[in-house]
Amino acid sequence: MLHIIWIYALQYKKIKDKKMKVKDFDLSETLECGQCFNFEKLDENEYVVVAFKKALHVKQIKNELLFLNAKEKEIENIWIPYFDLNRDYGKIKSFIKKADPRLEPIIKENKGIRILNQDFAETLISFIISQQNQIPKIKRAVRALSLEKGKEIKLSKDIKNLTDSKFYAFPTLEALSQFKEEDFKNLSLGYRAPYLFDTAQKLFKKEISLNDFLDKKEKTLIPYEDAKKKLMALKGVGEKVANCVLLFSLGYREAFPVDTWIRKIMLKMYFSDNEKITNKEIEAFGKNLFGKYGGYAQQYLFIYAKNNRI
DNA sequence: ATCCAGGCCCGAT
DNA sequence: ATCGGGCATGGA
Repeated sequence: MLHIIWIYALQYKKIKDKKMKVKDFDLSETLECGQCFNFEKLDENEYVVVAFKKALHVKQIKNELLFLNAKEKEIENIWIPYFDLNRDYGKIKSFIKKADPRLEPIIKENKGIRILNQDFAETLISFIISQQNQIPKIKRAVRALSLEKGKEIKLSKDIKNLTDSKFYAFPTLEALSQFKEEDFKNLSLGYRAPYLFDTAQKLFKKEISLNDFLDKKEKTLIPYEDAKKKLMALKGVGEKVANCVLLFSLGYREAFPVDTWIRKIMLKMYFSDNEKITNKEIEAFGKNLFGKYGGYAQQYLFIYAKNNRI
């Protein structure tokens, strides 16, 4: 009982009046760094974020994060974990800088990025869509899937700059399973349609689920390599997509996804632009250099390379 | 017009 | 195990 009161007091202090002091966090940098796709920008550092069946109106003013339409319980149970706000990023950054001091200015440009903890099914589907695709188009596709078969979420109409007061949650597994291959094709998803259909069916039948990655006895995640193999058994999921799902939804922060941008900057920084180096070698190098913090390092490098068109 | 995007599959070595 | 061709679509 005492324990419960103590926990409650801690959290109450942290999120008084649905506001929260934040450090090593920037809302815009975190949302706009290519790890999530279902959100709408309203203003400078003000967004509607759709995740876990909710639409959050959220705004950051300096070091204060304002949850404008969420109940306290949702903030505690959904949004603080979602934004990864219970983690010390100071420690992470100093580890990365020690591994290679050249990362210092790179981290500085996006020092407010946090790695989100997203829904497994949504992340898996989103990153199958992401292959050989562009971020604005991925966002459109995810929004289209949600509009088609997701549950409507109403927002207050008097929110400034809101284009539509209706948002749509990402479809449930059952709703997702109703998409036919043709439906995916009609959403301009091209050759990914059969991959998406296959994975949607497997998700609905629980042939793959979050549960498969939990070691219940140990109350921990199964080993990284085993988890990756499970994901790569799915059609349309290779090394890169698997790593993104591991990193952005399952909590494997050592994952080091290698896409075209990471390839470009890693070749430049560590391989003298030798085009013969394979993505697998780059991944192994990144994992070795940055270890359990590989995913964070990768994300700073990714957005730096993309924004500066390396 | 040609190249490229948060790549992967599949058949040939 | 590794390599190269093919693949849908739309933005730059």
